[in-house]
Amino acid sequence: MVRVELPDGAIVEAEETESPLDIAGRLGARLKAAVLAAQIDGTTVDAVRPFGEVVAAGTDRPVKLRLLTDRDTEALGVLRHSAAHVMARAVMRLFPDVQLAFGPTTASGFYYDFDLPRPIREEDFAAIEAEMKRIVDDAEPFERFNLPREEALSFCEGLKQGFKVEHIGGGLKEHPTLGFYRQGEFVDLCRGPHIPDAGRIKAFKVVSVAGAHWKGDQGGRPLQRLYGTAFFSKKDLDAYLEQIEEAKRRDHRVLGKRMGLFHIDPDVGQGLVLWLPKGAMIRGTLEEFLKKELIRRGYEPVYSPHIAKLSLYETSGHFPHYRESQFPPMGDNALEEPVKRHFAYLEVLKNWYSASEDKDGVLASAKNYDEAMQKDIGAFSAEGSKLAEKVSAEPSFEGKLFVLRLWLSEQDKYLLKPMNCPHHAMMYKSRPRSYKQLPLRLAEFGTVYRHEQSGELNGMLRVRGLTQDDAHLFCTPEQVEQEFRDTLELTRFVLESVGLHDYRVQLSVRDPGSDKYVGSEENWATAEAALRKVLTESGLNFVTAEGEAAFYGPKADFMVRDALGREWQLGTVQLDYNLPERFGLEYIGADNTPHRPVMIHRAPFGSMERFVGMLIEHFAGAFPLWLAPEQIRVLPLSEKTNEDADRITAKLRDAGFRAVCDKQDAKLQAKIREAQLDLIPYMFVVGPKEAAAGAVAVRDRIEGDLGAMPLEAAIEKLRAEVDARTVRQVAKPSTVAVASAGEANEY
RNA sequence: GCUGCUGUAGCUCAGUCGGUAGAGCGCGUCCUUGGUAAGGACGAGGUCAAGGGUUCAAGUCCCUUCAGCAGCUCCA
Repeated sequence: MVRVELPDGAIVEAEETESPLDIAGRLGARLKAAVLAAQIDGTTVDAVRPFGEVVAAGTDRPVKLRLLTDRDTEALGVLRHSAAHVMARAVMRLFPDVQLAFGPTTASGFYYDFDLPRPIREEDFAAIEAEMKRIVDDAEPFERFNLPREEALSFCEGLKQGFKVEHIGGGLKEHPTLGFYRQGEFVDLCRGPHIPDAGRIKAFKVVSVAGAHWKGDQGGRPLQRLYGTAFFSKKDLDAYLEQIEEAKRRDHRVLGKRMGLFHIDPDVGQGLVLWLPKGAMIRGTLEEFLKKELIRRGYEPVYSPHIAKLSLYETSGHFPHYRESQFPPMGDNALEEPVKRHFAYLEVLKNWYSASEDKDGVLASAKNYDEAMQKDIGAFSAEGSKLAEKVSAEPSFEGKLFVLRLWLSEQDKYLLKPMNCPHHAMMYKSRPRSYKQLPLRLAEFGTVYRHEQSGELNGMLRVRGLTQDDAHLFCTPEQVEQEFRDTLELTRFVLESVGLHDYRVQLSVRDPGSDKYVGSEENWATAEAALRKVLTESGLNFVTAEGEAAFYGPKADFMVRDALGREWQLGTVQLDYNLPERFGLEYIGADNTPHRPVMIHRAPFGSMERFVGMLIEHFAGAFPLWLAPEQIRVLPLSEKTNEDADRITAKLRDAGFRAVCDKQDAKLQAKIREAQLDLIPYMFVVGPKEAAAGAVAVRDRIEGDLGAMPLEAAIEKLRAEVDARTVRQVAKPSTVAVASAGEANEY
């Protein structure tokens, strides 16, 4: 007997052989039909799993039971995982020689990785879905059984499922017994849980196919990953598909092109953004806004060049560490190779000469050496022949070495800057610093270049030249807490100013077991405590991620949710104990001895490219007045009022507005339609009546015709809206985001 | 970078079996001079991503390159 406590507190008794589904049956036939899975003491299990298999023998306290139906998001994950099995079964029926890899659930559905001889194409989806429908209609149950590992191994070998065999021997080698699920002819190694039978899947769809690798390893066997999704109802599925359509309509690449915001041209380079006038206006407005705010908060704007000597980034550690994702250094001279070789050889000769008794013999060798060098360096290029001549002209080894060393020292290589911090560190270092001058806050919209893998590039969201709204705060360890607090406050202010209110913070701290971190134990402890304290005090929603800290310090990332419910990682605040060390930064403390400052990197927008890209999608292109590249379109009723409209446009520009006069030969309706489609916040119609009265007929993009008002009144109205940075409307998606599923089922 | 898919006018797309390139929107000119989401007529616009191959003949079939998309892997 097992005692089972229901959510309402009632206790019922069940046999060990009975299952949650049996309990549901006792409570009512409708409930039984609705049950998809169960939770016993918080663990999600098959609804048909007997209590005896789940509850430890001899348990006499009542176990808590929740019956999961389509009202519980946990059940959605179970449903989807079962749908993944159904899809795999369908694929195995349709394609011979399918090898199954993993088939877990994801936030919005599921996938299954297959190894099969021919590629699955989108044209195949209909057939796969039809086969899935047959399986669902048959409504066969999912039956669980366990096998001891040896039997499980031979069982999978019998099924010719090599990946499963490998997985049992690898990732699951600690498991003494292994779970399987059978559904008709289909059997899969799986820990479950599953829904009672396939008939419970009311809505599903094969979504896309893509490449993947066994165990996510680039070198691993290539697989085909078939994505699908499943929902409790057709309605939920349709809502989900509609949301995907909405996201497509909002795609910043589409809107950016249509609205003339930016352009990326293969002749310029992949991932290099051309900011067209309208996009540049949005970015410029944001930059101006932020810069003003920064100055108010004691930051000092600086500028630094786009390139610097390679050695700067060798000092900072960026070049050696991220070499693969940087543009190659400039000024690579192929002559360097032979010069270095000869330099090393000459040093040997020199040492030999000074140590040797037979000085003449060494000198004889040196003669041969000159010949060899002429062949090697002299014949290399015009530059090489000049250099070789100079080297030959030097009689002593010291002299030759000097000439080569001088040449080598002149071979400066330069790198497009991958980070702004080394430049700012050098600014810090440009003069002695006292604790009295700290914190020093250097701010720059600094463009950095990173050679991201071609497959990663994505419109403005992932680019190869990006402009960080960067700043570096150099402060004493005691000041870290206050600086972090101020930075949080600033980031908050900035996000709220563009109408982003839904965000959370991820605090990334050390993995206490790892030794990959730089900086003293004490510094880390203080820093993490300070960050956590400030975050707690701030009342912000934050989670701590252990082991996610950078090797040089803890960080706090801002995760922002947009109008479609998608989460974006934007701003970041990072503490750094490493760079001050590497650059030997110091300040003189009150005790008149040198100390090492702490550096804080922070970027509330992240990068201008990514931030503006996100904003385009968030607003669906309909920017609030203060950000709109074109704020007002002045519409003369006919050519007769063109001049009046011009005058009004000029006045609006004088008043600081971005206004354009539409003098096309078209009817008012057509001009209005065009302005509406261009998402212009306000239209000022100027006809003979308005011209005579010094007025404009204001049309609001959102509200429509507001009637005529004196130009001054209209200006005041709009100015108030700009000054308050009012966000009047965030284009809402037509549907609400559908709940995401729970944990992934990995096998 | 890897796997798969795609590339036709400024944009969105059609183009059958390999046989001289099409539409809508946009653009230009003219007519029209208008009151809150499309007035009309005419016209210009193409090395079918680039290069190579097969063929009497290639937008169409094959190969290579480039670019884009989706996913994987990466992200200071």
